[in-house]
Amino acid sequence: MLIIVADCEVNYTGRLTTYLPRARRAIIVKADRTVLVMADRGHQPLNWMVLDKRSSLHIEPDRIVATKGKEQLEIMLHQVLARHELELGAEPGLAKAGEELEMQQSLAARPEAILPGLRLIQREYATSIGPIDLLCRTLDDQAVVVEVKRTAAGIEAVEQVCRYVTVLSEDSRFAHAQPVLVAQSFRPQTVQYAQRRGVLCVQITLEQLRQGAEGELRYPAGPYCGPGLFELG
Amino acid sequence: MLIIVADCEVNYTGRLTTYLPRARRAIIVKADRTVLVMADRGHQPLNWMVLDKRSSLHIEPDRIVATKGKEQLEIMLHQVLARHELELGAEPGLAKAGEELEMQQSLAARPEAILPGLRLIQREYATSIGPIDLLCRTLDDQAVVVEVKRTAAGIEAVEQVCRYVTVLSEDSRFAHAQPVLVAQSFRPQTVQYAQRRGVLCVQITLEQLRQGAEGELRYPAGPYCGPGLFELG
DNA sequence: TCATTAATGTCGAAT
DNA sequence: ATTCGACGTTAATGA
Repeated sequence: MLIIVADCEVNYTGRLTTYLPRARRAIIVKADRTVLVMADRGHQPLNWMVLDKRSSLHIEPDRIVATKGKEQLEIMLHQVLARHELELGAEPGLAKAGEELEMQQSLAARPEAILPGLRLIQREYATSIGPIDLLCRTLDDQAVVVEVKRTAAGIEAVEQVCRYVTVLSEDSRFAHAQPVLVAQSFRPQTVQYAQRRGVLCVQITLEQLRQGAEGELRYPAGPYCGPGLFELG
Repeated sequence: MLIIVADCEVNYTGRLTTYLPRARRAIIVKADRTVLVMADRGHQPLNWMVLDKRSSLHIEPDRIVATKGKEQLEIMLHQVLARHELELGAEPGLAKAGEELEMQQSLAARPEAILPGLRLIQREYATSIGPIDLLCRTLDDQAVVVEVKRTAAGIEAVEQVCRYVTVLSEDSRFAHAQPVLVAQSFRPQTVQYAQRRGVLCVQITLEQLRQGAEGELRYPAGPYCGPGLFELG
């Protein structure tokens, strides 16, 4: 990893065109030739480029130029204030727990946590517009389409699960499926919109799932209102 | 900006739980107290925390702890190999060109690039659910709702433009509007779904727009099937 | 390689 | 404070 602090000017052309006027910034060139231009605030770099094998990187005393296909990042180093090169070695990698996958797997193992008597038909059931998180059936054999969101579910999630219901309606085995949205929390507008569309909202946190608790029905099921009806009140 | 290179171990708990085993990494603490833990590859930090006023940050010789609400980032510094503190000063900011705004403005100036004879009624036409990029009319006075996407348009874009048509239907002047999606490219599923919803997909690149060329109609206009209704088969 | 979806997405603007 | 949509989104996964 090469760390340069410099008074610099940056041009990027590629997916768009940007210009960064002359100022002092930190520039990082990583072992995999990733280049970052960082300001003193925020998460995101001002400019960057992640290079692959076909890309080129030239580091000169007063200039750094990275090229990747039609994209180019040019850093003009007007004055270098510091320069440190160091070896970081291997990265063991980040271990994560609590992602959507964990929720989905936990729910697949205990679908009755979503609705009493619910049983799983298939996880990641493939459709022409993408996989359904959980395809299930109720006690009385009604098909249920479950979309799982780890974080607070938004309106898009409602639309996503409705799309699946519509596509499923082509298959007589799964016609008139009930859409269900499971999330750790819901935005108010999401619940409202789900209500209009007849989408069931079930709130269950990862902790509850781990403890084996059942989800709380946030909104009672109304009739499914068809694929896309959107009436304003 | 404080840059520390250290043999470290990191724990994050909050939106999820992560653990980063002991290894050598670069740690950056910015002027706004943003903390980044960086590996020697890729664009994204391994761990990070962007703090606000209510958050706390403690920097000790062998430990950095950032707390923000229920989130906590703890960096254990087993061995500090380098430590540099420096002033970067003010950031003039990044100037950008070629974003969605440019496409929208170019299309507003030449709506006939979307469809022959199309004329603009209003750009950013306000509705209760957000502004319509371009509200237009055809030669025979049919209202047209245009949603512009700079990048490859996804299924959400289809739904977005359909929502606008539905809301517009309350206004007799713009009832039965034709939804149109303009983008530099379309994902295959998007075209398929747009077809079902009666949404016209028009592909125009920024380069074409700059050159004044007309858009290529990617998908022939079918009848708009109502807000969400679409027929299968 | 391409297409699709999740993400501690981040970020900024408008309500 | 919350919602919403854009982003050079990035990154990972499956076909």
